[in-house]
Amino acid sequence: MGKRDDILEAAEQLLAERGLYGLSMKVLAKKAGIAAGTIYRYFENKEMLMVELHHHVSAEASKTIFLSWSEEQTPEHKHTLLWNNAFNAVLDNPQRSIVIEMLYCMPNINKNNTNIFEETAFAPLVNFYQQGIDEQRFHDWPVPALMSLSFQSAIHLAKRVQREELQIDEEILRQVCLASWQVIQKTSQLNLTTHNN
Amino acid sequence: MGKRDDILEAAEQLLAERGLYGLSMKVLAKKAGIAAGTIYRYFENKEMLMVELHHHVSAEASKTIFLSWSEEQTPEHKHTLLWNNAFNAVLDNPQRSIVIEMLYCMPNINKNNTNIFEETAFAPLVNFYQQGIDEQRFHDWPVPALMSLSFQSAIHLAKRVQREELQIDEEILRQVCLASWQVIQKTSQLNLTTHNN
DNA sequence: TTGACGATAATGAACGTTCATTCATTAGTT
DNA sequence: AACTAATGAATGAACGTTCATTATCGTCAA
Repeated sequence: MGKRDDILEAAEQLLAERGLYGLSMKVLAKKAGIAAGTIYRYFENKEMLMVELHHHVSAEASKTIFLSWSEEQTPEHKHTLLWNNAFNAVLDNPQRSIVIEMLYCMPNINKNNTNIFEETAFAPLVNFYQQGIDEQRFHDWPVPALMSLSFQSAIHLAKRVQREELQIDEEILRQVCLASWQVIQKTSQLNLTTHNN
Repeated sequence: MGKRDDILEAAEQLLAERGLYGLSMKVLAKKAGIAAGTIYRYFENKEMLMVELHHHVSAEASKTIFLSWSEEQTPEHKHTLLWNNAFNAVLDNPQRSIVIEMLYCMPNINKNNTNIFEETAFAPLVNFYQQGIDEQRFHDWPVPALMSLSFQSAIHLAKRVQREELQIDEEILRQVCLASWQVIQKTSQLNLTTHNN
């Protein structure tokens, strides 16, 4: 039961461990505990396997990031939840974040309607920022600009922590998260008015 | 003259356009305008070609990021320069940033002394942040934490702009850059002291 | 200026391997 | 017995790499 998922999980592991060149259908079959031909009962070909793996890991990542998400919470609480969930998602499942990065780098995978899938999987995230803009709590910037300063700092920092095996104190993590929250606030004490150089 | 560079440039283009699977030695040779065997006069094998391409693009990226860099400037001016240089580097040469991302995803390439190369190529960047910490201008956080909020916001935002073909107003860009500067200042008006949830 | 010659650079057909994919056959289930 | 699922050897294409051959270059004697 769930042989399709076995294949996807084996593919995820192989990609993370050995990279794109390490993922051959024969090795994948062995890792999944099946014969090579069986893969083709569940996936049209290797390319479709990759596309569906992309959907799979995106959906899983989305689940993790929105863990304990509730629309009833304050915006700051939501931000802290998203930030910490994202940070922990990378550290708790480094292989997943590596694979997402890999698939993101494949031109043939990210064609056409693929980004549409990602957009819907992470729609609440974009909504969260858009709502803050609409309610004039966040700076009136494009959503990606806000995200690059807040949400993405969690992702990037976690990847660095994971890659370089450096440790970060819980208290500092709290401060970074808080700073990434305050920096997008319109009412923060930051002075962003024009000034001469 | 400069056949080695021709090969590296062709490899960079092919990787950006067709991804890892699109880079075969025969296609690469054709793109570089030489015969397949000739590649092996300049590179031991495909893997070494990738490693040396990684060094090449890292060095080029480093040059771009430190364009007009001067130790005599104020810290804020340095930050603005780095931030804008990084932002423009991605937009001016999107294929390079894509290839860097790709090579970053290859387990066999990022082995052993490869990161050491990257570390030295971008040492002034780390120094800049370390200096700010030492002089108590920046928060006393690990350098990657500071970078994730400031320098990396430029990289990430530029990639989003490039990928999704969205446009960002010059003035907003200035504001994001400034915000990413102020958020790492110890003396910013952000309140990062502990508070109850 | 010419031409001959050794040395270096470049070539691309050929090689062995590995790859994704197929399908006749077998195993399992209803 | 009828049907579905799984197998893995077989297949041809594509891959990285090699190397005998050819082209190019620099030098120097005639």
